[in-house]
Amino acid sequence: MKSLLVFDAAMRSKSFSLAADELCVTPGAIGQQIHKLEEWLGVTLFIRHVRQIQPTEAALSYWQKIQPALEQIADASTRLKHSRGMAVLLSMPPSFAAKWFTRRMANLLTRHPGIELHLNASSVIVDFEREAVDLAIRYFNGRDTRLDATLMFNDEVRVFCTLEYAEARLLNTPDALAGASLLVTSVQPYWTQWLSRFSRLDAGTVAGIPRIHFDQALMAIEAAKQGHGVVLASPHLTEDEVSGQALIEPFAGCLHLDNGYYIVQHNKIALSPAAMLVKQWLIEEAGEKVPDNPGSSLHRATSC
Amino acid sequence: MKSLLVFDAAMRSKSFSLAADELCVTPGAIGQQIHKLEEWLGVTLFIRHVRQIQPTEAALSYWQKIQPALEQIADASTRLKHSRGMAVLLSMPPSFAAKWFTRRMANLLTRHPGIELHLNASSVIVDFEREAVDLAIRYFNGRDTRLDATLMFNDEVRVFCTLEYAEARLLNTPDALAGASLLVTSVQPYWTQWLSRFSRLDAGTVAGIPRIHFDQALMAIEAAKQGHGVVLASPHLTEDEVSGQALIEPFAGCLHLDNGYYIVQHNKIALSPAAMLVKQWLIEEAGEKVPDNPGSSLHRATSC
DNA sequence: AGCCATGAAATAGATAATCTATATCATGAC
DNA sequence: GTCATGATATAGATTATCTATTTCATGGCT
Repeated sequence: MKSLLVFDAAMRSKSFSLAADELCVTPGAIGQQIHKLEEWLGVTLFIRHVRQIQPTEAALSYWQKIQPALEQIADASTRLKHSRGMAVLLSMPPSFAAKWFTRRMANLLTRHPGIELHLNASSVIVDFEREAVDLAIRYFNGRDTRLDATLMFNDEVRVFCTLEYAEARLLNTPDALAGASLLVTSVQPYWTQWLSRFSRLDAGTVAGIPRIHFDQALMAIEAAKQGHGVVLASPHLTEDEVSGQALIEPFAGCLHLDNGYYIVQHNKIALSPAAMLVKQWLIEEAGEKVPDNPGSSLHRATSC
Repeated sequence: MKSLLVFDAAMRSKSFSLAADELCVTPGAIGQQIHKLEEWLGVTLFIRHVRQIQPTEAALSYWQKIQPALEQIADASTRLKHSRGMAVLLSMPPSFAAKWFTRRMANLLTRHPGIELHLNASSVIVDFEREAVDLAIRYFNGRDTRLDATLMFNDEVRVFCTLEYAEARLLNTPDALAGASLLVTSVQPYWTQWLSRFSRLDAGTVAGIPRIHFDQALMAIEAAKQGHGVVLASPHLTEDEVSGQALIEPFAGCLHLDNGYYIVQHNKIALSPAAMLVKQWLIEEAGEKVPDNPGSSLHRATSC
């Protein structure tokens, strides 16, 4: 097989010496490799003149067949080596992508300009053995034996609504939620627990509060912005809204959850260097503290 | 490059042990080669489970690209090895092919049944460096520095015509040829020399004898059979006609020539084993004595 | 005519690649 | 509990590949 590369070089350069230069070996090595290939094939490939070689008809026709194949192999290898080197495939839930990642992505690309990021926003759990995904951000309890899971942050949920909605519904205490609409997401269906913890409402009253259900946090947050109710959501997903005062936290109660956002990868597939950079960056960005909302005019109970 | 063959086998069999069996090495060798390829590419190709391997997405896509290329190389190599092994390309002048070789060809194929003979009947001188020809029979003086030339037989020319023609023209002595038509071939244009040697005709009379010219001996011989004249031809080309009494030799005079029929090959391209067999057979067949014609009723002068 | 550079072949020996042998591990079948 | 299986890791043996050197024939230059 090595002799095929030698043969290719010799055909292209029409000289054992030039082929030797190209392959960084001595002309003697080239001569020996060609001789070995001729013996293996049982065919003379080059007519040797003094200081000169000339390919035979057999060599020309053989080369026509194998040269594209060798080029295909070299090309496929190069592409795999290189594209793999800088491409990173990152999967994450759509809400997390839209609300947390997108606002930080420019920072990632500034800090690591050569990285070719492929982003997959999907709620479907990644199967690393079937999909060409390097890393994923997954919202779960961190326990899966097939994966290496690195915690970005534990989750917690807080209450958000517009200032107008809070004023109109007189949301001065959690008990006032009895007269509000509750916006619920599939991912964080914890209103009952929150009210049980932070209000004095009995279970019957809690069960009677109207609810609107959403399968994506993103949409529930949008509904809250439209004044349709109060949403129980992760503060990581409402940063933009809170800092722009589109949403406020009417109460200070935050409910800590068992789940969290984890960076996950297959525990038996090595990360490429570029993927390692992205992972490190994610860890660093996750370590930034979620800020309290300094602009809120409503009183709140003791913080978490 | 070796590791690509190993990779191919591992992908096809989905097992290092089975790949080892296929390639006649130990599973350890397979494991090392795959590990080496993974390091070279910078990509994990197989997920190792206990007693099991599983190709990654990268491996599948890489294999899709290189596997046809490896197959193309193997196929081209196998074809070159095998077809070359039993195929023999033999070139010879058309007249020689039709008149000497064809009647012996069955014997060649009987003695060497596996040989795949490719016959090229052409008057054009073979250029071994441009054409995929193994051997050629060439009519020349045997001297060409680029070729190995092996003499089959020296040439000589004799006079042939039909019995009817000889009787009608009263061809009892060579002098009687003054009243005949001479059939001349490009290859053996020696009537003047023959008559000068074997007749008492003066040069003026010789020049006045009508001639018909042919560019192929084959056609001159056919014309003689049709009673159009007497042909000066190689006895090697008239064996069928003489033995079947379609032509007779009216005189015994044979003119030895410098040229001969030679088996030629390129002096720097090795013959395949099959080509060597054909060459040997040609030499043996050429060594068979050309028989005198026992059926001729005409007296002849002293033999050659 | 003589000398030198060039590009090939041949060969001995050095170096690198590849393989085997062995030990170890985890799993599944019996 | 034992054994077979199929993988990994590693040391050392074997083979492939390469370098260094010598030789050869040719062509250019002086």
